[in-house]
Amino acid sequence: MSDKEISKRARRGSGAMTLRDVAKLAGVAPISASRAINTPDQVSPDLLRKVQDAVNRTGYVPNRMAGGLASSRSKLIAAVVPSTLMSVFMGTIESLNSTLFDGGYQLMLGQSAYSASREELLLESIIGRRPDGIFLTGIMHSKRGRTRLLASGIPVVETWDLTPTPIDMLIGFSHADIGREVAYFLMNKGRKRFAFVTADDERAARRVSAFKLAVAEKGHPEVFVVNVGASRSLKSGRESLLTILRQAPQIDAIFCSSDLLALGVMTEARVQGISVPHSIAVMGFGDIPFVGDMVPALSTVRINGEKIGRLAAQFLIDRAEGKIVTPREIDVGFSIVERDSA
Amino acid sequence: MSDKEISKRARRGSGAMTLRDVAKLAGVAPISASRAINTPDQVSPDLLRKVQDAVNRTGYVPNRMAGGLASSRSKLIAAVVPSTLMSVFMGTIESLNSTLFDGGYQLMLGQSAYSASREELLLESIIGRRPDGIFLTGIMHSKRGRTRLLASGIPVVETWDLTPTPIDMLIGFSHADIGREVAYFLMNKGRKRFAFVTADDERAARRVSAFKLAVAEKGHPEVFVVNVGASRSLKSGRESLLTILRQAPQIDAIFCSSDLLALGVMTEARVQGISVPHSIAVMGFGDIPFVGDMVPALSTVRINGEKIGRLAAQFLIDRAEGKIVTPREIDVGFSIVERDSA
DNA sequence: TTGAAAGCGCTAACAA
DNA sequence: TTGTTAGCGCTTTCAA
Repeated sequence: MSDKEISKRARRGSGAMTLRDVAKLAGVAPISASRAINTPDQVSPDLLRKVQDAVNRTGYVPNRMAGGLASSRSKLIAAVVPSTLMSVFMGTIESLNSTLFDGGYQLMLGQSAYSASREELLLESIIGRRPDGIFLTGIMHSKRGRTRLLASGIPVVETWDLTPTPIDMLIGFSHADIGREVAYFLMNKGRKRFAFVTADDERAARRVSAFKLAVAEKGHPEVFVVNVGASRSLKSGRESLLTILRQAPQIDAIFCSSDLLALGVMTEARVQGISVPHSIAVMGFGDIPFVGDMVPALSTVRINGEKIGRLAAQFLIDRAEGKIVTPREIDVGFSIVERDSA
Repeated sequence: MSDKEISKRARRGSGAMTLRDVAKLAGVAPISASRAINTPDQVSPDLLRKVQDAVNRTGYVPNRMAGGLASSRSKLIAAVVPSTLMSVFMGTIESLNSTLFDGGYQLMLGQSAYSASREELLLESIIGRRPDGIFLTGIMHSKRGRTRLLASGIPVVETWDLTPTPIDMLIGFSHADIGREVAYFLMNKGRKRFAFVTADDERAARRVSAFKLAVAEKGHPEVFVVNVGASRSLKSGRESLLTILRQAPQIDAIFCSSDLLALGVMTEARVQGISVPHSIAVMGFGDIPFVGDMVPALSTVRINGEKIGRLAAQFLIDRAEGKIVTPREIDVGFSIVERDSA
């Protein structure tokens, strides 16, 4: 052991290679090694070679915590989803993560659907990491949450919805428009007596309201609403159809708040010998990958979730790099996918 | 502006509140504020109150990058999944994330399924964050990858599989056992002519091998294998049944490498007027939440993915806290769920 | 129980 | 183009 080492007090760190080690080995200053690694076209070929050499020989991997601390740029983006089990959002997370990764960013994932108290903690733990951006599934409604996010100064993008008062950036679509357009779509097919099967979900509730309104405006009977609570399962869809048959047997079209519920309705219809779409038309929401290949193929509402993820990543990266993002609000719209079930 | 501020050079930092600000406001030393926040039972009630007060008044959120750098403990766990779209794994990620969060850890999520070159980069970017642990979906087969992980010294847990040579910790089950047991199960039902519909997947391939072997040992005809490549869609399942009917019409049982493929097979069977399970028995793999409520209800292999996630989180946390983890390998097994389709 | 000093490993700012 | 210096915001170590 050299006396330089001995004269120092015991090292605290993790024992991993540091930039200093690399620099020493290359015979250059640490900052030069840093530049060779991070901005290679700002150094001479000679220096670059020496440093690359030292990196290869040591297996050095830069410590991004230290880099982030020094530069105030963490290269981390946080995303909040209600739950990773809700597959509608996973296409968005997939493209978000993928776009971020190509831009040199990493994704931290938080789940909010457990409880309001945990959402509060989640936000705190996210802000504590000083991410360069925050992706939110949905709109942040809680006043405290909005205040905290605003106070943190971290760029935020809210998604999967529209609001006149976004915290910062916004990429979504109008749930009210969907409710209305689906109502028109079904009424144009000659349907007159409607049911709506919905999970407890604030965005779905807005689709319901607009759907009811459009139906009422045309003078049709009131929409029969079945609320399945928190359960978004296929089974709830099956049970809902039974409820409908029992309490409102004259229904001729059912709009569901998710594809899975719609699949449940169709499954039970088959069991009960009810023809879809002849006797009852069924519409889903989400267009999860396989519903178009079922029999009958499910008619549904498609959201371009992949696009939401990609655009959100781009927004966040641009902001992190100090660019001015414009526009700051994008309506990605939706499309009604007409297949066999309606 | 006070002259204290003027005398300093321009601040570099992010401008957010720091521990120093809080300490100054509370009239204590920074380290005391730190202790009040992190280990409140090591300080006097008086100090605690003063600091809590200052925190509330400033909205201070500790900077975990700085904390992590100083303590060499990031409180970050990285997880690698092939893709967030593969819903079998999402239950595991859900419970992993949830357990980690309750332990004060955060999850970074990386997707590996894009390309080998990206997997290399992914690993590098993960190690650069100095996570306290790494969760891997599957076994790390690449020699380079294993070496890097080992060299990093970061605790690793490999999952969803077994291997005699894990990098570190291991939580999984035997794919060969599944192939064999499902073969026995179907043969016990009197089935004799088998097909296997499989996606390109190294773990599925091991189920196929064991399945073939068990069938051959009983003297039944060779298993007819349909490989659908990278496509795990329901549609591929439908096409596979058509292939089977064309090329091996005498088949009376089909084991699929995923529930979605099995659903496709069942869908096409219905279209073709083939009775399941009477003419053909169908088995899936994964037991994704809704397949038990379809008609016919899908018989399948269930993996307790939630348990894998929970145990993995516990392993990783224990190791991060310096505890000795024992055992370091867990076989969570599997169960054959007998429903209507087989 | 509290505090002073010294870093963790890196980069911004400035200088040569 | 390269280097020196001084932190980033926190925690460890050591001392009172």
